[in-house]
Order: sequence, then structure tokens, then C-alpha cells
Amino acid sequence: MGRAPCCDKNNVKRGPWSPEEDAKLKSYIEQNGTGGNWIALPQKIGLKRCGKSCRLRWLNYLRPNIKHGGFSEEEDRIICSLYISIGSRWSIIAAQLPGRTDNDIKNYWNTKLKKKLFGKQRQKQGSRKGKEINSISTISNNINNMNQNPCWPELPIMQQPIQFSNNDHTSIRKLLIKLGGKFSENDQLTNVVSPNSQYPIDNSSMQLMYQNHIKLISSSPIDNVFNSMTAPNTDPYDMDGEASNFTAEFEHMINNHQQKLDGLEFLYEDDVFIDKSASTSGGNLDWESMNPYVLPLPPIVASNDVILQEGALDEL
DNA sequence: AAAGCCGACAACCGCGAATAG
DNA sequence: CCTATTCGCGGTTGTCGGCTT
Repeated sequence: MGRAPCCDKNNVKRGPWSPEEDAKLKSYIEQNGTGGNWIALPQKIGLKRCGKSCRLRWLNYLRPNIKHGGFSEEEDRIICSLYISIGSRWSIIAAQLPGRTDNDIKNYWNTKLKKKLFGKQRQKQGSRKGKEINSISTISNNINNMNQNPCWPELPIMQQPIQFSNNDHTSIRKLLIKLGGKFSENDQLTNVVSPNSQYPIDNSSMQLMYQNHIKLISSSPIDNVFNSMTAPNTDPYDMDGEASNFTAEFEHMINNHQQKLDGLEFLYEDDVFIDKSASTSGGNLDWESMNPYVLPLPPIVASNDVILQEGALDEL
């Protein structure tokens, strides 16, 4: 038995919203709120629309203070960092970018950022190793598969956007507290167990996790990540004027440190990755089989491995 | 000029989670 | 506790406009 439809599809209008419908919905919600029931709302105001459609229209378009387009480099940086850290959790990413909707960010990532980051990577990969990453979609799919890893913690939605500022590690720590509740309020690391209780995470792992987030997410320290991972002045990046500094840094990280970014092999090695994934059931990427030498944790730990190998932890 | 292609974005769909009764 | 309903999320699809051939 299938799931009951949320509305009678024969009696609801679909497709683009007219200005009249927008005005109707907007004025009603501004005056009365949603009433806590989206399903009933369209009937109340005489709209032949599905309640879910109304909700989407309001959240993504009609809501006040919504920004469309014109993503700044800082926003790019945050989106990319968070995507690498937590995957395609658009609502969480959107919570960090006031005025942006998850749908907007998702579209922006799929149409621009992904290509911006991996498009060039693909090009470079071809010349560097004499082969090409099979496709952007494969990369994306593999990231998505990683997101489905059962040990990935469930993350709460931000109630308040956290403003990132350069060198503001406190804000990042607060984000991590909110994301996973991994840190106690008095900033002491505590023993934690992943949600499915399958993979206990000790203090040092959490310390690594936190430090990696610090390095990865905050804007200024991103430079430190590259600095700590690279020999100085090796392979100066060839800027073509189109790629932003951030893009260049990102690609640089991927290009030059593949052995260090355990767990992100798919970003540069298609054949190896395909072989591995083919051995797992359903072709899904299994984190442990993907990298048996690191803790069976989400991708973030892969980068922690970088820190371990580099001994960078000692400096922190 | 027309057809085809492609990128961008809005909107839809289906699922799991949350909540109410 | 169980069931039904609603919400929220993320993936996917549809549509439109611009560009190329």
C-alpha cells in the first residue's frame, strides 16, 4: 500500500506561480502566519495549490530578506568547506548563510560551485596522470554515498545563524557544539559515542575532529591548512583569472595531497575508486572499506589523518 | 531562421522524522 | 504504544532563455 498523497493532484495547480498567487500567499502569511498547518493554508486563502508547494514558495521566494544570486567568495568558501565537512546537508549550510535558502545553495552548488571546483580539477587530473576523472556526477554521487554512511551523525538545524569571522575559532567551536553536541558548554572535550553506538570516539579523535573543522571551515585558517600541508613554494598555482583564490587553494589541496586526504580519493582517482566501490554491496561507498587505515568516521576524519601524518597536531 | 544544446533556476516528489491524537 | 498527519529535507525534474551550429 502506497503512501497517501498530501493533496488531490487533480485539483491543485502546478508549475510556476503567478504574481496574484504570490501576493495572496504573502499577504496572508504576513498578516496571519502559517497557522502551523501548511496543508490547510491554501484552502483558507482560496489557492488551488498543494500545501507543500505553498510552503516551498514562501520559504524559497516570498519570505522577507531572501537573497538571490550574487554569492560572494566568502559564501563560496563557507559552502565548500561545509560541503566537504558535512556533505549535502543544505539546510544546515543555509543556516550559516543568512538570507540564503537551502534550495538556492543546492542549485548554486550543482550548477556553479561544483563545476568551479571540480571542473578544473578534472582538467588538471587528465594532464597530470594521463587519465581523467570519469565525471563530475560521479564525484558528486560518491560524495553523496559518503553522506549515507551509517556512522554519520545526525545534525540539528541551526536556530541562529553563526557568523564566521576570520580567526574566530570560538564561533566554529560553537558551530560544532550545535552540529553534534560533541563538546560540553565549558569547552571541555568529552567522551562521546556516535549515534548508532557502533563507533566509540575518544577524546583525541574528537580533538582531531574539532581541529580539522577549525582548519577547514574558518576562512583565514584555510590558508593555514594549505600551508601546513604543503612544502613552501612548490607548484605555484597557475591562476587563470577566472578561478578565485579559494578555488585555486581548494584545487591545490586536492592536487598535491591526494595521499593525505584519505577518504577523498574519488576527488582525483577514478579507477581506483571505482574498483573499490564495485566491491561493496550495491556499489555504495563504504567508509571503512574505502580507507581501512583510518577511524571509521565521517569524511572529516580523513583530513584529520592529514594532521596526524604531518604532525601538525603538536603545533596546536 | 530554425533546431538543438546547455545552463540556470523554480518547482515537484518521495522519504524519513516529528508530532498530535 | 500505535497510527495518522504534517513537516522538512534532499534529490530530481521541468521550464525557460541564451548560445551555438
